[in-house]
Amino acid sequence: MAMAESEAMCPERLVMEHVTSRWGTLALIALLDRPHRFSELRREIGRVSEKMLAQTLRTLERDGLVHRDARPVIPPRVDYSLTDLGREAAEQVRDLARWTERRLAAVERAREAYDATRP
Amino acid sequence: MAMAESEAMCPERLVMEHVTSRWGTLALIALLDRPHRFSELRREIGRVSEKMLAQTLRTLERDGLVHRDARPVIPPRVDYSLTDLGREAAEQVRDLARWTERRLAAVERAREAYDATRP
DNA sequence: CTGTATCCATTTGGATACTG
DNA sequence: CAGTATCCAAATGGATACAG
Repeated sequence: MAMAESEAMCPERLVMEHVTSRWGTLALIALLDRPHRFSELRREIGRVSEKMLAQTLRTLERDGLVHRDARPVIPPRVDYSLTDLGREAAEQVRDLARWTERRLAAVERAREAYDATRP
Repeated sequence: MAMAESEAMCPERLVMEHVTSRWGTLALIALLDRPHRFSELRREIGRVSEKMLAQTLRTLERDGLVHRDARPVIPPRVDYSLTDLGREAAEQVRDLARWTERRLAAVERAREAYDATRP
């Protein structure tokens, strides 16, 4: 996630970066399918550290895109789901992901052509 | 741009990251309007270093999303424009950007509510 | 199980100087 | 003008250990 947030950045660009961040996109797409527990998301996304997933989910929750439901049981159980706002964002992200899937072959051809003309 | 590309990453996730990268999104949206010269893009995007803009444009060109037209004149003149493939991607990115614009107020309310319940 | 804290490697990205 | 090269600071992000 481009989570720098340091300083003077246009606020809407910030939302955009949360939504389009590496783990943000994958979390939103996974949650579009159904709610997930923390560990389910980790498995489904694959190769994401606990730290980054927690950080990503907190940011998305703060932006009002993800709802966090922590149940006071032992062992702890936390379910994540999309809010209405989050669903709108997730659908667009999923569409973009589907586009890259559809056009992947064309991109790979372009890369080969590009590389062929260079050292 | 999450331009790491280091290693074993699913190739379609890679395309996605180029398209959704910080400078990638802004370049695509600017080019959707009309072709731009390098320095025009720099001004329009704002606060992007020459290095990052050049890197971003090269990546998008390699992926077949951006067309680079370098004219052999002095002083050098290079025009960047979208390919058909790039236009498809750019339109989706622009839609997502418009969404964040429309929903910015809702996100900011969510943030305030979130922050209000915390130290 | 769901996190947080710490440490550390890698990556990003800006500033500057320079070239064709 | 349109970059490339270099250097360096800052941010990202993984591994590990630990806590509630």
